[in-house]
Amino acid sequence: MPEGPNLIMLKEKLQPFKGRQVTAANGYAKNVDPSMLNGNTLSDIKTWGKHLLLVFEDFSLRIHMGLFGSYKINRPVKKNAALHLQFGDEEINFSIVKVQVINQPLDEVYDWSADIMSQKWDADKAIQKLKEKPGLMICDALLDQGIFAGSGNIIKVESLFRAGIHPESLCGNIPADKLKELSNEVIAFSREFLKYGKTHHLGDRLQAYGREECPRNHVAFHKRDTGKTKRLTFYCDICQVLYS
DNA sequence: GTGCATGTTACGAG
DNA sequence: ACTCGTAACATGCA
Repeated sequence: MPEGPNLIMLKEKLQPFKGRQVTAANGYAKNVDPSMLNGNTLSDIKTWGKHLLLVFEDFSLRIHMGLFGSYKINRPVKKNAALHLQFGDEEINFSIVKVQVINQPLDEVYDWSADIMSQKWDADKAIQKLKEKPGLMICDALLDQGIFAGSGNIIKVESLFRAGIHPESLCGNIPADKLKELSNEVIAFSREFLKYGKTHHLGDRLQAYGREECPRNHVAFHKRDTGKTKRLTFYCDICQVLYS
């Protein structure tokens, strides 16, 4: 369930739990003793990229869903959850997630301006980071959570297609205005992802990811693992310019 | 039943 | 020390 927009959806679904007290907690997750949560009030819910942040008075919990992670709200789980949180008569269950306790103020831990879903997103800073890594392939940069926190493989594929940039282009060789265009597409598509994802119509909006042919010229998409990250990339080598 | 996936990290080998 | 390949993760889906 993993890209930035999915985390915003999750945050919205968890709003009813805000201000409520944990009445029971358990789970097999490492790095946390769930019993420490007992009696604590969930004061806020934040996200940074793909991190879900449950804020309690004296600490926060970072929850990362990874690729296989899932959650259930007030619905039965098949097996013991990695983290089960009971709030009176309501409950949240997370499966296959990584949990970490954060004892510092979140503002000291997170640079909100790197989060593509944040109001504080700063495109110029991201572009500066790209320029500082001239040898990095842009397909890898779009998965780098330090640069585009919250971007995943779908956002990568779609924003590269929309900006007309070949995934194996090197950051240092892409013109500044194309980098700006790419950054704009990342943000625009992420908003679209959020809007249509809520109603399960994201698939209708995908122009490249999972498609067989380019919607512009009907040539078959290339479909290969690219970059150091070796993640599946759909691209059209007519529409998408290689800056190598 | 099989295979694949919106992610990340840990580990061993070289 | 660094970088690469691989596995792993108590899932969900087509």
